[in-house]
Amino acid sequence: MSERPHSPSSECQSRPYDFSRACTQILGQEGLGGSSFHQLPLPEAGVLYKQAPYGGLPSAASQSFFPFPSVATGDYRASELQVGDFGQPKHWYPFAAPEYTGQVPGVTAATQPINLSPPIAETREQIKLSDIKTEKDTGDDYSSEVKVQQYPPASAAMHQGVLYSSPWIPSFWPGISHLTPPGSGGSSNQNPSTSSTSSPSMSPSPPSNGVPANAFFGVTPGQGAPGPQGQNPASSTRSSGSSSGGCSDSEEENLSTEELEQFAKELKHKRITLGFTQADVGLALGNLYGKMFSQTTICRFEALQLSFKNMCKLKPLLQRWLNEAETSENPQDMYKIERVFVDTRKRKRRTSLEGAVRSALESYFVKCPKPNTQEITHISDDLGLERDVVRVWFCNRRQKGKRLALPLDEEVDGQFYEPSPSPLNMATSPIPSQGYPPPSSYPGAPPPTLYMQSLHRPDVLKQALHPGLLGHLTG
DNA sequence: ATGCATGAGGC
DNA sequence: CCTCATGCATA
Repeated sequence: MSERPHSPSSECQSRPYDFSRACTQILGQEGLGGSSFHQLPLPEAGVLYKQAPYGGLPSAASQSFFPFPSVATGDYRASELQVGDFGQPKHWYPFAAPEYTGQVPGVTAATQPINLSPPIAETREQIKLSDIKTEKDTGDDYSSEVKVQQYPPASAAMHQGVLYSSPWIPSFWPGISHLTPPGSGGSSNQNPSTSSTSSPSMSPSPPSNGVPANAFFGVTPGQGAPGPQGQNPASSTRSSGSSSGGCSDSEEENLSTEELEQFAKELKHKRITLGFTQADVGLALGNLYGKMFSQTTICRFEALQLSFKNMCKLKPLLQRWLNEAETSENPQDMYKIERVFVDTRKRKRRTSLEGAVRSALESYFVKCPKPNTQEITHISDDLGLERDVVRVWFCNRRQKGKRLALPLDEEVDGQFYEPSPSPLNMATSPIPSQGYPPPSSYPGAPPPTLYMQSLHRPDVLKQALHPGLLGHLTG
C-alpha cells in the first residue's frame, strides 16, 4: 500500500462534466469541413478509455465497416434489416403463450431450498401480462410480447430478482453508504476465515461476518438508491485521507480506485475459482440481500466499467457475497436460483447501427459530446436515424465515457467536457443548417464526419471506411 | 463483453 | 432533456 503515489481520485463521479453546449458553437462553425473542431480540447473520446487498464474497450475499432447502404431510411427497422437481423426468431417474437410458468425447468436447485425461503413476495408481480403498455403507435415494430427470461442451468424457481417493489426489506440500500469502514472492518478484506465461521447457508438474513446485518436492513431510508448525491462531493476527499479528522457524518470512506480494481480482480478470480458465473453472483446477491443484479452488472463491476460511485455501492455487497462464498461449505447454496421473469413491457427493438453510422456518431461526439435538441435533430436527420436513437446514443456515449475509469487523468477529462469559458448562447445558436457536416446526400456520401474523425484517429477511419472511400477522402 | 434501451430522479 | 443505474439482447 505505500507504493502508490497516485492520488486516488475520490471524486466519485461527482465530476463536473458539464459538457456545456459549446457544441453549438463548434458545430456551428463550418461543420466538418472546417478545421475548427481542431481547437477542441477534446482529444478524442477514445483516449478516455485507453487509460483504463482494465480492458479498454475496443469500441468502434472492431466495427465492421459497412458501406452505409440504406442508412438514409431513417427507420431503424430498415437498418436492421440490412444487417440481416431478420432471419432469427428472436426473443421479441410475439408468442403469446404464457409459458413463464413452464420456464422453471429442471429445478435442480430444488435440492437446496435454503435461500428460497425468503420473503419472496409476489413473483407474479411482474407477470402481469395485462400490463402491456403501448408506447408508441409504432405498434408494428415492437410488438407486445412476453419475454421469458431464463437463467442458465439452474433451477429452483424463485422470485424474480429485482425486487424494487418487494415488500420486504424496503430499505435495503440504506446502509450502503458506509462503504469501507475504516481499516479492518469493512470492505477491505477482512479475513473471512477468521471472522466468519459464517453460516453455511446464506440465508437472506445472515448474521454473517462481523457485519451487523442490521446495518443493512434497518433504516436510513434517506439516501438509499436515490442518493446519487449522497455520495458527497468528495471532490476533495481522497481515500487516503488518513483519518482526516472525524469525517463529519461517518461514511464516505472513499474507496480508492486501486482498492476497487483490486477487489474487482479478486472477485473475479475467486468467483471463477468457486465456479460461479457472473449471473450466479447476481442472483446470489438477490438471495443475500434481496437485490438482484444481472450478469451485465456483475460483468461491469469486474471490468470496472461502472461509475465510481456505483462501484463503491456494489462493492460491499459483493464483498459480503464473496466472504460467504468462500467460507461456505457448499457455495452451491448460494446460487442456482433461477429467475423467472416475464416482462411484458415491450422494449424497443435494439437498433443496430452500422459501423459507418457509429463512426459518424463518434465523430459528432468528438465535436460535441452533448448536442442540443436541434443538433440532435440535425444529426439524426443527417444520418437517417431516429432522433431518439441519436439522443440515446449520445447519452450512452457520455455515460460510457465517464464510467469508472478516468481514475487518474480524469481532471483532464473534466476539462474536455467543460467548455465552460464560453457562454455560448446555444439558444441562439442557429444550428448551422448549412454547416454541419457537409450536406451529405445520403446514398452515396459517406458520413462526412468520418473523415473528420480521421483527424483524430486515422485508425478509426480506416476501419470505418473502406479503401475506396478512404482514398476518396484522402485522395 | 457490450450496444442500445428503460426509468427514476433532477433540474 | 439529462444523468445514472441497470438490464435485455446480442455479437
